[in-house]
Amino acid sequence: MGKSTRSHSQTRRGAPESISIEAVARKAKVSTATVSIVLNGKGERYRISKATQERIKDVAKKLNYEPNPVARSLRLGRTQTIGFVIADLANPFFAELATTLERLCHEHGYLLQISASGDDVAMEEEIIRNFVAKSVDGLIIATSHEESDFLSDIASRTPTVFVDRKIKGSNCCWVTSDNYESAKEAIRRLIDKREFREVAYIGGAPSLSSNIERLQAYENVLEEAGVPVARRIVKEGAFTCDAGKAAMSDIIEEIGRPPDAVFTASYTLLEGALAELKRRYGAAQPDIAIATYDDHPLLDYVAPPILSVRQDCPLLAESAFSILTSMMSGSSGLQRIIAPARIIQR
Amino acid sequence: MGKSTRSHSQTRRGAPESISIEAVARKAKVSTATVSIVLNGKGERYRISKATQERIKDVAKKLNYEPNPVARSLRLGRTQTIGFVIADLANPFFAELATTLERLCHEHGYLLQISASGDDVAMEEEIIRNFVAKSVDGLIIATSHEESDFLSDIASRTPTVFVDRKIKGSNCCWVTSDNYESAKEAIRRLIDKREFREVAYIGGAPSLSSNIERLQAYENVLEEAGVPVARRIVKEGAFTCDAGKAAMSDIIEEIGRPPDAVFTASYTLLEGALAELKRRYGAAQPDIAIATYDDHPLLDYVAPPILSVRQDCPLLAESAFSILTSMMSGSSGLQRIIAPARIIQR
DNA sequence: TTGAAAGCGCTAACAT
DNA sequence: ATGTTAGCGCTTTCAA
Repeated sequence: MGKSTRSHSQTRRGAPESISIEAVARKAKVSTATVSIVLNGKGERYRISKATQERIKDVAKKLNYEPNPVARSLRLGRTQTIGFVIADLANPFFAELATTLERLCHEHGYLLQISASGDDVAMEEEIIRNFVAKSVDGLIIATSHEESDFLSDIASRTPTVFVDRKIKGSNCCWVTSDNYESAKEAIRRLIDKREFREVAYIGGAPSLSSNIERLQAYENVLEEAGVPVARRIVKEGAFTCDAGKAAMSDIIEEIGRPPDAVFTASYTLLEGALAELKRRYGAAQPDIAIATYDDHPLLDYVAPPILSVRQDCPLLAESAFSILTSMMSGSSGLQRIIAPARIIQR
Repeated sequence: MGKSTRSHSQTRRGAPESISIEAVARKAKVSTATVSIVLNGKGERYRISKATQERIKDVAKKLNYEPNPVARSLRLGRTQTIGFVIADLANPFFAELATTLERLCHEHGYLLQISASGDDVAMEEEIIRNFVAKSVDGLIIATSHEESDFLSDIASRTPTVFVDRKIKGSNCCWVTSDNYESAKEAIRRLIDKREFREVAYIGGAPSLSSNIERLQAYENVLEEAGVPVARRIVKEGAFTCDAGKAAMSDIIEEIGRPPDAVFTASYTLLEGALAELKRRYGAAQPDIAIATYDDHPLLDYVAPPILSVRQDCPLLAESAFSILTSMMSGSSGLQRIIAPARIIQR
């Protein structure tokens, strides 16, 4: 039936020499259906003869045949891909999550597709929309997004796990560190170091659960210790380096000198705060006691010593992945995990 | 012709309520062809009447129609996606490249798909194969892969730009920092600090151009300065943290004490070297002069001061992207760019 | 100015 | 035990 007409579609580029299932079928003298069945390991179920199976596999190998994933996705409506949305690739916390997730995905035959929103809410929506349009099989979202109907909606139609933040008042699955307890312990140890005139707080986006819980820890610890919380040295903004700079700057302006002690609610904020101190005081770094959420290998060598909270990224990632896996295979229970974090005393 | 038969394909999952072009066509009372033409902005070219165009656009908007990218890819043989292959997400150098690349891709209507090989050659091949199978429109490869026919082959059939390393003896496009000159300058400044008994070198995979050039710089500077190069304190291995630890350990064993001065050929190696020093000497860090390829924000606060080479990631990324863009639009000229890097004196 | 239909490569229901 | 065929959603040629 003259399947060779090239009158249509000659405009497409495609891979130059990619062999299709049809080429295999022709060479093995069977139909494409049989090839598909055999190559997908369903040969037994369909009782394809051993001989035929061998022949097909041989031909496929000889031709170096690889099924076209795009066609497969279109037909199947799934892609063996998991989308991972983060705020910022340069944030080592996210990078570490991504590293573990990628390993897990690979082990389970998935591809991890990472996209960073650059902390831009609209961009983030676009990324997620794109992921969904491309039929990712699941979503892991670690984001600085505000509470949103959009996200709840997505989560209700595509298996989704949130990491690092909780969505208020919805029935989404999430995995986070034990922000409140770990921050509390860190701040407790910070103020135990010596007597401070004040302890400043530099936080991220006010509406994010991670910030809320870390701030709550800060307020409660100070209260317990009988230290007054001065709102003017409590700064929130965004979980970015720039916001950290601005916050530190504000605090210094506010009290007319560097604070005695400060807690930064993320690594990025710490980086910003330090940069601002350096900008203002250069080499003559003031004597500030610092504690921060998130850890970094180089903190072991930084002066002054910076106490930190090390989140258990492998555990967070594994939990998220395992929840997602169960959702993708149909479970609809509400799964939430709170992972402990470790204080690195310095 | 009873298009509504659902006898076949009822097994697929797909998105629950995704509207297809056909729904739009039906509602707008035109054919799918017309919808496609109009929505792709070819209405004028095909002289579709203004009225029809409006009607179609209205319906599409009302139905919230989004063309299915998978179907589109299958038909067109392209995906508006660029694959970015790196060794390690946790390496800030790659993360920074990725950040800029993602911005550029977004601005040009592409999606960046990042995948990390974890420094595993086989894994990397698999990733690239996967990318190609999925019809990425272009590849940017920043990898610790050895010279390989596989890569040359890929590069000859898919627009590909290598970053951070050159492929020996092939006609591939690449973008790298000026490894030789910048490393030379850094090492020069390192040995100018004071008189050293020895200056050790901790490098990455011996066959990678980045390592070769940085090592060459080391040898030449020492020679120029009349300092003998002792092979036993020149360690190569891999661009990883673990390799850095091992190398530092070897050097210490070799000379029976920590070296006076050391140059690490990447941030990851520095991290490893520092960790090993810490493991062995704890808080009583020996007085070592250190310089490293790659910079990090926290290095500003690390003691002892660590001189570094800051690669121009935005420039590298932009160059790679621009070369790739030109290749994707048909250019086949051999484009190569060497970007200057900056020394951060500390 | 628009529509019909082929076909991208694959899978699965159904027929044989 | 294997083949035929519809159809995933889209674009484009050709016809009208």
